[in-house]
Amino acid sequence: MRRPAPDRGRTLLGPALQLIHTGQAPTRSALTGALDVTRATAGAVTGELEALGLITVDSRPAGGGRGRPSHRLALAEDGPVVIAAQIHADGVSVSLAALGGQLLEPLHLPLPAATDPVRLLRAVAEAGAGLARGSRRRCLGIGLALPNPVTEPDGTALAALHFGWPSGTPVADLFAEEIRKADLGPKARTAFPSAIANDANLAALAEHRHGAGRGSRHLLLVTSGHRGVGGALVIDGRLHTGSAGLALEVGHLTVDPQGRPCPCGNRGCLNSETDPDALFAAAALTPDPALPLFGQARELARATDPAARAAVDHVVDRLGLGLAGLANILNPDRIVLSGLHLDLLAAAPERLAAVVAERCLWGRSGRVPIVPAQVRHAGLVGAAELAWEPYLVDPQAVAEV
Amino acid sequence: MRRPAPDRGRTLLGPALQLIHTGQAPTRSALTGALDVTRATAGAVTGELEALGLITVDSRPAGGGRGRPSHRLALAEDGPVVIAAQIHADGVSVSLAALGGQLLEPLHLPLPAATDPVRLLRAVAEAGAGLARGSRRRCLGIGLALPNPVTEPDGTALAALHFGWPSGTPVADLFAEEIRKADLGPKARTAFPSAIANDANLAALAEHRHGAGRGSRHLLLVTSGHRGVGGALVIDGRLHTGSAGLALEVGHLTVDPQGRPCPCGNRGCLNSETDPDALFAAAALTPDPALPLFGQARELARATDPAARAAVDHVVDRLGLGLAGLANILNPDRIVLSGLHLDLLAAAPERLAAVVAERCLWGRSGRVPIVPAQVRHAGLVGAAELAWEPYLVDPQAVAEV
DNA sequence: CTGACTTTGTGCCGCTACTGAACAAAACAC
DNA sequence: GTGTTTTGTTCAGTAGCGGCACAAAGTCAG
Repeated sequence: MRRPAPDRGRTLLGPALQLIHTGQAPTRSALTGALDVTRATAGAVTGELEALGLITVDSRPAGGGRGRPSHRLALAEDGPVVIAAQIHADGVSVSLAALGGQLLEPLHLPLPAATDPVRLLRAVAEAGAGLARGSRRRCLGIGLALPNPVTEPDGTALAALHFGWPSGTPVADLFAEEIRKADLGPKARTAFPSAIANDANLAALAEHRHGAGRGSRHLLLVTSGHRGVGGALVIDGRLHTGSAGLALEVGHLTVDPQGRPCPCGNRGCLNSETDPDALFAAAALTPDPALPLFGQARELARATDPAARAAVDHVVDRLGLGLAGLANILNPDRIVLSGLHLDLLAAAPERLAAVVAERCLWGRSGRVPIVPAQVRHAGLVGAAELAWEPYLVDPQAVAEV
Repeated sequence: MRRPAPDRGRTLLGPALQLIHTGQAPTRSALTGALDVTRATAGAVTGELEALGLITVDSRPAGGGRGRPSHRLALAEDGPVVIAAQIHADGVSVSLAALGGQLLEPLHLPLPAATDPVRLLRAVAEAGAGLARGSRRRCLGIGLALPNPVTEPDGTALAALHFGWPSGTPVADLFAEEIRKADLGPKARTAFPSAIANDANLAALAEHRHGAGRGSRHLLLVTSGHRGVGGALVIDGRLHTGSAGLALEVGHLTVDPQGRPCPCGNRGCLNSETDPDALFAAAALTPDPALPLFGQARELARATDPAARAAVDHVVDRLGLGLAGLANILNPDRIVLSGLHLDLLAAAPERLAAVVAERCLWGRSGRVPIVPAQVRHAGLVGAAELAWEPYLVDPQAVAEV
């Protein structure tokens, strides 16, 4: 009994909703087992979630084994939604999102002409508000994924490379203010909560709940995109972002003492050795400056000609050293690769696994499976998770206002 | 209500005992505030802990401010004890330990002639049992610190360099068996629990609860000793040992691309750049093979002649690079240095801080204080914490059998 | 010294979220 | 049809905590 406090409600409500949300409890009896409670409790909990309009209990047979079939638990088709948003180098993505990790209607907008913090955040808020007004479902909050580190708990953004935002911009506060001013329609909560976080962290959360990280207890995600290499760690279902939100800045791990110079001052950082530029450099090619670099690099990683394969092998070896270094420090039980690293994994899975295994201390005990990311629009899905978070902790919050 | 389960007892009992144990709740009213409960609850909890014989409530005035003075909470003078033990390169240490992090009578024994797992563990078990028999206080368990990585949750030891134990030796099981066979005297529990863990991890736990890590939420400990460089991480008061207990193997982080070769195959690993040998190499000296290397290195770190200072600076620079790399990945709010690294910190604190700050990404937001370890016999104190752990989670367990 | 004030400890009641047992319901096996 | 197995529900019972009222033990002002 961890401070139940009369205003808190049933403690099992949150864990139960999370299990249904992540598809781990498709039936009432599965929920009973997963929560390790009596059937009576599971019944009370599902009844309450149904009363909150979050789930539906289907009494039709679920088929299968002996005994009375268990009722299927489904997320309510007309339940509440949240707004998920993401700012990236190419533009802004927004979508409504229901429980279950599904994006209802992902929308991709170009960047507005002015990308100063207030105007860009206003554009995000207004795009999200438009979706909320256009839906007949109740809207409960908004989550925003940003392409830069976000400090905790104050929510300032550091080093927004693409937009020239000053380091320390109080994005959380600015965004909350723009949300407050936006017209969210009659279906929205009066005190409309907003939250921001880093996109790599949110992608890891999305993979853990709905993708390649399901069931993992120590999940490491490493991604390579426009902004360089990013990492994120999910421990026991919760993001580990360090003491100030700045953990898993893995881009400057040394992976090649004789490598290319990095702006950080060192040589051979994971960033400068495994990003799109590094792949082109390894292939002795120059990308077409008229086309997006990232897409060209992904194509190059998938190419089958010997020169491309050799370049992939070269970069994969360095990626492997970086992953082994991280595995020795963090000892994850799974590594999920995303972005360009996903293509590198697809192009040379055995080679990557071999390099990591060779450098992993403690041999078999330290070995870790490396798998490709599965979630489309993981940043957006993660932003939705962020917006859902308060309700996954305490589902009774959906009934307030 | 997180599964109170009638057999579990009061949920606040554990947190309350832990606060008293770590000195964070010297009075009843401090406990009320720290637990964020009503006075009535705090009263019931302290009453129950007193009934269990773990604490005493002193009704004498505590002096100070206005109002009725609060009762002082003290750990019972005749309360139960645990056995703490540690195996290191030089021998075996054992002690009885009460709550509060105090070792009652630390005893250091030389290594027995035969250091195969069973015989060494038997020697530890018998030394501990002797202390238990010699005390009039009830003995509740034993914790053992080992100088090698320990896998979780099965408790096997990997790569016991000094003793040639085969990797994968099931130390937890073997030790439990030796404890079962030892004569613990009439005061011991019938089912006498034993636990093992890695010494660096236990030292970090000790520093967090009773030393330089108090109050830290993300504590990184880095130590350099006979066995090379070790690390440990304590997050929110709990050890983070990764998915298999092998996290924080930080010895092979690259800190000098042009550095000395390391047995791992790379050059310039944190291990080979900041261990005792590295300090002597930087000073262009050779240690006296007749004397213990570690002590000579500590002396060299404290020497004031220019050659020694230059060697210290050289090694400190590399240690700083390693700490910065770890800080960028883990984002701790405090770094505690122990072993030879403590002496390096003492010799050049500003230089170390400057190197770390320079390489820490995100400038001020990422900066982290680096402090020296404070706990004497931290491995033993940590082993005591390990033995106390079940009772700090559920103090009612002391009443069972 | 006296009384007001402040803070702390305690007894009592009630609430809430669970457990456990008994029973009913819905499938399959024969 | 009758057993068997598994699931959902109903109904007490209970442990742990909050809230309140009151008593206790000190300080402070006069």
